[in-house]
Formats: sequence, structure tokens, C-alpha cells
Amino acid sequence: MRYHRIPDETVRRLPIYLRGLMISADQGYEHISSQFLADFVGVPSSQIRKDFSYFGDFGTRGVGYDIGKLVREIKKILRLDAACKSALIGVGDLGSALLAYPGFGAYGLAIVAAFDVDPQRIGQIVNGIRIEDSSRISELDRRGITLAIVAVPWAAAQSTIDRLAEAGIRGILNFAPCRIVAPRRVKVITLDIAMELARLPYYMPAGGSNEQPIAGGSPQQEAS
Amino acid sequence: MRYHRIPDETVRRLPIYLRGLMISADQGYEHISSQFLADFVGVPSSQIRKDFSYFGDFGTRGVGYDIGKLVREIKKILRLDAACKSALIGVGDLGSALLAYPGFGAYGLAIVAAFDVDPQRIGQIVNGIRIEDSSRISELDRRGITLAIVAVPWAAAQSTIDRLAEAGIRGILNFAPCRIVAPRRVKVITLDIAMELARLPYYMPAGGSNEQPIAGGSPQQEAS
DNA sequence: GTCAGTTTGTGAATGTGAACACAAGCACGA
DNA sequence: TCGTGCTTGTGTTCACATTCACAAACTGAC
Repeated sequence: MRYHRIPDETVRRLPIYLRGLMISADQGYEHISSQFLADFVGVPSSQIRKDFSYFGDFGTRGVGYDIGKLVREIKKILRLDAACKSALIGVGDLGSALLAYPGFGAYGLAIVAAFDVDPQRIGQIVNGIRIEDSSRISELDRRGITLAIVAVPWAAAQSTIDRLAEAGIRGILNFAPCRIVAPRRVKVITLDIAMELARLPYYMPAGGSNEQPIAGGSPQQEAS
Repeated sequence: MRYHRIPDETVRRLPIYLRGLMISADQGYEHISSQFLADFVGVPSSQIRKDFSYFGDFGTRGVGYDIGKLVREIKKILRLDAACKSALIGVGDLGSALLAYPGFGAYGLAIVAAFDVDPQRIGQIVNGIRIEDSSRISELDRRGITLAIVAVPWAAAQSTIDRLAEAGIRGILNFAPCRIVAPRRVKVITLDIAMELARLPYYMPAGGSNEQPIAGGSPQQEAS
């Protein structure tokens, strides 16, 4: 079933599949069935087959999927085939942790520049990256950096993102817990840590409260 | 329209509304219209009205919503009316940043305990919290701690969550990028930072690639 | 009391994603 | 060449979420 729009929810799951497939490849497998991958990543096998069917026929009936081909194809879809360079804006506690975070490499992502406004921090080297003055954000385009991670205080988030948009950045991962407006060409994904934690008590109905458990039981698990 | 099940997507939005309402209250407002809140939090006003209608009639036609009543009600729904105590497991770079994160307080949440396996870290005090040995996780229930934040390496995540489940923890915010299985009574929300970043290049179609822009343009923004 | 201006609450329509069942297709052995 | 066992690909059905349009209800002025 070619020439079909790829649903957003499928795009959201592709990185999950990608990690599972790369781990399987490391373990020496060359083929994998949707059922095996399902057990591994926790997504129903029928869902996996439908997701894969959106961008072509990569499986062989009776055999399974060719892991190498699938990995290459998913990377192409997600545009991870060419390594993506990212910039970090805001090197506070969270920013420093992100600089040290080892998980980006598996996806071919890397933080190659870091910016801050604090003169005390500018010039310091954290995890091999020298912290630069925020004014140099405008050079991002020339340096071939297309992604940005925003870890500044919420009051500075909107102006930071305005400057990133002006500098030609096209994708932003934002940790500031506030509404952001950006030009249509810039995709912003906001990750609000406190908000996720605040959602958690709702699913714990058996507390001492006399509140009715209006909603059903907790549905096991949830990703992102 | 009372006695109606609250949709999951509505629950996901409630913390957003809550923050917007509390900020409005701080600014001295007592009433707010769905349109005003919509502009503030970036959710359509019709969506806001439907969401609020799921748990009772809190608005007054021609006037708007009583902010105080609404804040109390949302807190009750989310079970944030009684302050929730959380434990942090894993005080590495990310864990330390979370200990210092000031954003939890607004929701009445607080990290009141921290655990690690590294003997070098145990006993140290980070942001007023003394790091304890992981073996004391079993005391969590007795200390009235019901939430946990897991920021350990992925290889240790499953065993950590097993122990938390055994200790009576009911809700877990997990930062480890891997599949987790937990008993049905434990709600796990996984927040995979690298995965979110890996999703971003997909929405930047104008790159040098000769790939077809199969999916439409970037739909402005996305929360969490 | 009436009228104009606002704003909520909600039923209906639309859009989107998940679940399911099963036919189609491949490998392998006899 | 045929039959068996396994796995994919997909049409259909169902469940859930969003959008829209509008009647109902409230305020305040005159």
C-alpha cells in the first residue's frame, strides 16, 4: 500500500522500532518477525505490521522483516540517515545533564554547540563542548546546525525560540513549561517534565480520598 | 453533563489548564472565559469547554469560569489536592538536575527522598536532600511516599521498577529509554528524551534530500 | 421588564487511530 | 509438484477525539 500518508502516531513509534531493530541487529539477527519485535518493544504486532506497511513492503511472508533494510528505511523516513547536529541553549542543571546524556548517539544525533547568557559559564568546557555567548546563535545556520534543544528558564523561552527561528533552525525540543508560538516552518516539541509527573496521581485511585474512581483502572503503561 | 467518563486526552490537558488558571489567579483575575484561557494555553476554546463539561458545570453563561472553583476541582480530579511526595531513584546528571528543578512545586509535588547505588554518592546532600542507599527503597511505603522518578541507566531500569512496585509505589515517571513491564496497579509514564529529539528531523522536509515530502507540512506545534 | 451583548454547554458531524480477522504469499520437505 | 506451517499485508469494524454550530442562560443598561 504505497503512496499513503504516514499517520502522526506511526511517526511517533518509529524511533521505538528503530531502537529495537538496532539492538536486534547487534545481537546478530538478520530477520525479525512482527511478533518478536512486538514482544521486544511492547507494541501489538498488528500495529507494527500496519505501521511498516505505510511506507512499502519490507517484509517477506513466512520469513519476517530484513532488519538491515528496515533500519535504513526508517532512518530515511525520519531523516536520520545524514547525521543531525544540534545546539543546546541554556546550560543550567538540566542543560548540563543533556550535554552529558549518552542516549542521542544511537540515533545519529549529537549536541555540537552550547550557548548561555551567564558570563560565568561562557568559555567553560562541559563534556567537550565550549559554552558560547548567546549572541552567536545567529551563526547556527552557517555552521550547519539544524536542531536546537531549549533548556532556559520559562521567562526566556519565547525570546530564545524567536532568535532560533530567525537563525534558520527548523526543529526545536523545548523543556520550558509554557506556551510557545513559532513560525509555521519551525516544528516545536515541548517536553514538560512537571506536567507529566502531575498527571500521575490521577491514575492512583485507591488513595484515602472518598472520591469516586470515575475513570477505569490504570491501563498498564504509556510511552512518552 | 455529569457522570461522564473523562477521556485520557482531557486528563493530559488538565495540568496545562491548571497552570494557566493559577497564573491568571496570581494576576488577580477571578473569572476567565474559555476564549481567554484558549489564547493563553494554546488549546481551542471549544476543546476547553468540552473538557470542563466532563466534570460538571463550572462556568456561568455570559461570565466565564470561576478560577478558584476550577483550580480546586482540577486539583481534586488529578488528586493534587493533598500534596504528593516523590522519591528520586538515580542521582546522576539527570537525577541531580531533577532535584534542582523548581517546576514541581506549582503542582504541589516535591521530591523528598533520593536514592543511588554508588557508595561515593550515598550520604552526599544535593539540594537539601541526603542521598540514601538503594536498599532503603523498601521503606518508601512507610514514609508515605507514593510517586517515584526513575533516572537510572537503562540496564537497571526494570529491576529498579520491580523493587518500587514491591515497595508499594503506585506511579512512576521513567526516563530510561527501554520497555518496562510493571504490575497493573502501577502506572508508568515513560519520557524518552532522545526519542523525542529523533522525531524532530522528520518534520523538516525542505532539507537537501531528494526525498518526497510524503506527509504534509509541519503542524505548528505539539505539547509533550 | 426588555433588549443587546456575551459566554457556556452540548448534540451532531467529522476525522483519526486501533483492533481484528483473514486472504495472499513464501519456505521447506516429501 | 503438492501440502503444511508460518508470516505478512490489508480491508473492515470499532472506539475515541476534535470540530462545529447553535440554543440556553446570564449580565448590565435603560
